[in-house]
Amino acid sequence: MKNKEIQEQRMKGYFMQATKELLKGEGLRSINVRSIADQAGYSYATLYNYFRDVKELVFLCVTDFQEECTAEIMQKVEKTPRGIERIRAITKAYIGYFVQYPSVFNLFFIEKLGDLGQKQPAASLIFTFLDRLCASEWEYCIENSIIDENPASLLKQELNFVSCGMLLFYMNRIQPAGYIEFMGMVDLQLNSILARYGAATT
Amino acid sequence: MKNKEIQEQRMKGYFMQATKELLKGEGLRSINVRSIADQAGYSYATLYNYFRDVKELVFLCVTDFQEECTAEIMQKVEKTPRGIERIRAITKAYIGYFVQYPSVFNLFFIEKLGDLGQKQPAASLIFTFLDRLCASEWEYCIENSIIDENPASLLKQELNFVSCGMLLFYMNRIQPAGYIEFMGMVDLQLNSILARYGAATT
DNA sequence: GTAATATAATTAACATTGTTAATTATATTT
DNA sequence: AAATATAATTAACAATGTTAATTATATTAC
Repeated sequence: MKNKEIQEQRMKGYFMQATKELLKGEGLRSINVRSIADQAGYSYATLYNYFRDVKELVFLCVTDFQEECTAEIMQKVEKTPRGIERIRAITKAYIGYFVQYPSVFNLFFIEKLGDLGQKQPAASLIFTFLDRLCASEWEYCIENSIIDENPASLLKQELNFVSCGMLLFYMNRIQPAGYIEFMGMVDLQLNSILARYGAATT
Repeated sequence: MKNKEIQEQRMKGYFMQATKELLKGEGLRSINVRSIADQAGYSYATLYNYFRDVKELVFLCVTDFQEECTAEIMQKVEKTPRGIERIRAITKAYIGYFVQYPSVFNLFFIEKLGDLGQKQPAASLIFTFLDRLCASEWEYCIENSIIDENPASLLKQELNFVSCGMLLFYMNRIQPAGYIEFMGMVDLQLNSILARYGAATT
């Protein structure tokens, strides 16, 4: 009975595709069980044959978006010199991705994941995302004695928190007001945090 | 016609009191127009005679909570030596307040304020809250040449973002898992950020 | 190949919440 | 005390998530 599984995966894929399209297009507030089903070309009740509820469906998109985001970032920074400077570039691109797709930011960081859910995997996937993006660069830095392991792990966290904090204020509170100011502030913060380990201050 | 105004304020007060009680008790997800009205001892439709919608009501609680939070923090840090060390203590107490009242955190940082709202005042009230809490201490530091004005303003922002980022992960993603670990991490981060300006590393 | 049965998909229905309209109760004014 | 204005309540509607009942489709047995 392999067919059944294939078909089930296909159906799930249709709904997930629809959800992702809506998220990136109309945004998170356009998402509801009827609009997703519409987009997928099915009735809203059909969705419940494949997902426990709408939250499960939406959170299955997280890994998809992470892959897409990873690809976009890696392609963007491939020419940046390795080490601290590339960490800076990755972090900036990471922030840039979420600015580009605000509803992905909401999905990752704001939306409560299932209150009764065994969704810890998703949580930790999100928490460690930036770390994973930068992992090989941190290794590189430690191997080349650019930074010690101990301050590095603090710094990792700090970048994670600062990035997320800046995004939160910008997205949710429109603070600072415009994109240019925001990215300027991002530069200042990243420079200030990474400067003492020798990132160029472009 | 002063009476009318007094009565109107009183009615608003009842609904706000009810909202705050629910928020601090059952949490933000127990809040809806019917439960608020119940708690206030009125019908749900009465609410609309005093507030445009439920969002307006909820966001009027922001300033109330800020006052309460300010009082709690100031009382807590009054014995801490002035300067960087007190900034650290204030920031830690600020974080502590939100851990104590998660739904106030949600209200301040997560909840979308009126999408069509002229609610910028509320947004900037939130954005600048930590700055205002620390304002006199930053002044003290600058006057006593503990830190220059320029790095100080970067550091202010950084504290704001890091605090908010840590809270976001802890509240929304339960990361790190427990209160003890979380507060330990808070200490590490604050120390690392403030250390170079002479905060004691308790 | 067709009848019986299992599976999937759809429509109907219900619950919750925010909001507005219609109605009733209360207060104010003449 | 009657007429009117104001405030409060109930009724009603719309949007959304979810489940139950029904219909359509596919699979299997003969």
